[in-house]
Amino acid sequence: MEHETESRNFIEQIIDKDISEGHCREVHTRFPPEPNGYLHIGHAKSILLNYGLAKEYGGKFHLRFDDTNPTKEKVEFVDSIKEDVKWLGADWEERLFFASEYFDQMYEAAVKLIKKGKAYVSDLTAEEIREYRGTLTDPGKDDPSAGRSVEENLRLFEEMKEGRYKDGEKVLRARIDMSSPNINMRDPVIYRVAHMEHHNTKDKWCIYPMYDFAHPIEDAIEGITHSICTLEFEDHRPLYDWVVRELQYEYPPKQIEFAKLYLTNVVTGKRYIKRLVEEGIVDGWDDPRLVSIAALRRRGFTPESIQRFVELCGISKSNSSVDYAMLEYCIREDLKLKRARVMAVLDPIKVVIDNYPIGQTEELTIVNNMENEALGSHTVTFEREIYIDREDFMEVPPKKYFRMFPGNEVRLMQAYFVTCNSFIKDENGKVTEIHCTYDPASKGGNSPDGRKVKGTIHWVPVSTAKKVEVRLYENIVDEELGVYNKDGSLNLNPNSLTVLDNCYVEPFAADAEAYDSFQFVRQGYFCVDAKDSTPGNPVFNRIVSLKSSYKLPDTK
RNA sequence: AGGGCUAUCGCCAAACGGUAAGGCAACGGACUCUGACUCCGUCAUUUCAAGGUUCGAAUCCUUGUAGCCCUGCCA
Repeated sequence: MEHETESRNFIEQIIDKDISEGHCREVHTRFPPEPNGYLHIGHAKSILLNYGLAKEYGGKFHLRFDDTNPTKEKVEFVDSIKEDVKWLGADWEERLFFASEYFDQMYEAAVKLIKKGKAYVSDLTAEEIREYRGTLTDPGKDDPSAGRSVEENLRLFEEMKEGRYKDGEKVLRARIDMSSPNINMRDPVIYRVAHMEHHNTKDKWCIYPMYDFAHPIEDAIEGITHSICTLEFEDHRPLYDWVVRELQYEYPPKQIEFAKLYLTNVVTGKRYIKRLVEEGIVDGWDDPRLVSIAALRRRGFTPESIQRFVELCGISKSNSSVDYAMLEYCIREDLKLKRARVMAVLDPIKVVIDNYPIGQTEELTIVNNMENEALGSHTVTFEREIYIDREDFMEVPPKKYFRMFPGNEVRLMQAYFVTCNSFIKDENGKVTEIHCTYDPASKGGNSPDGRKVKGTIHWVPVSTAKKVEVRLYENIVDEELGVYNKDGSLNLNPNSLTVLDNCYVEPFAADAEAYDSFQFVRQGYFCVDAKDSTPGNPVFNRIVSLKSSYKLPDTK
């Protein structure tokens, strides 16, 4: 498992420096989701980065729900987030926190700022605050309430807390600099009134702290040393530092920003996924066409494959979009030696083995994974009639086609050598049946005379193969067909799901145990849809494209 | 336009003044009981551009250019 990456990413370099210069003694990190949606592959990067850093430096990793805005949060999401973080392998042990547990301390912190003259209660409406804030190019104007005395501010803030004001009637603002070129520093609102039940603190509070004020406090309380977040918070860092400084924490946490993970051709972004789910475009947060953690899990991705993916993507500050092929590579790589592989036929043609006695059957031993015999074997019944894939037969083979065609001998995987003698076509010219003879001496897939065949193909017995539905998923969005246009209108790729309903797999694949794992079918990987599959009616999801690299020669 | 950030192969990404790592993808070829896997080979005389400093620059300096983020009582 060693990777020859000796270089350290920029965050590790910052931490190394902090340690060597004595700015911190230990390294503690956190993953701070707001419980307002499901986690997706982008969050996995943050989770694994934070967890990995804590582990690497012998510190602690915290899972903290940033639940400072009751209008958007639901318990449903805290449960799913916990499940996903745990599944990814980031163990917070007993360190599960909620920002709402610190509301008392945040309130005291706000009082402290007021006493220092660094915060004041404002009477301005939201619109007025916006007007007073100025624009990107013009400085803001002082809030008319800015001149209030400490005593008055203290009284007003307490009244806010007591519920004497309606939502939006008053806010607490930090007194910083209304003419700062950084808009976040123009006396940001740090507490607002919201008469609403909080999922955790119920109706104890009717005022709630804003992110910019709450987050540094949460970090400081928990002893987080490095507060890692995404690039869009860079402009907030001066405010983060201001809060930490004004509150005089002994060991101030430090914010470090890194670039989010984007994948090519998929919808990331909670907002969009949320909309797809709400509008019923997909069948839930775990719809396999999405890249939510739940969807990836349902498709059969392993935690290891995602860990590896995140590791391969690297950490930097430049916005980038990782090729989806990299994710596919990681799951192929991880499962290659880990899972049983089964035979499947997606588009069947019946093959009759003329010299195999009618009524005879035999049990053939099939090795589950020929690259890893430790995975054992199973048996499949061999009989006179089998199915092979339409793609594995050609009436007139082009050059270098090694699979079945009239007169050619091929191997039925782990079974027998067969030679095609003839075939039957229907009135449309479609091949409906192929006739072969088999070589009884080649049982198991090798001929005692050392004869070689170039092609090896999948097969399933007609009488015992399980019929399955195979769903071919495409990512729900692609380059030309963005799900949502700039104006917000919907533009869905209608072909994002193709159902193949006449597919067969060997009976082994229908065992419940096998369903939990990936099936390596032909050149692609399949896995069952753990949600929809029921015994007897299994559903397979394709997770990567079939890599059928045989191409017809150019006819020039 | 004011501020912040970023620009290195089709896609990620190292390199921290000493002469452009690695991975994915792609393309050759070998091997093969899955046209998979594996294996071997090819793939940036050049780092957004133009100048400058240096024996030496992706790295330092100038001046441009492009992209992303910021005007929520969201996080």
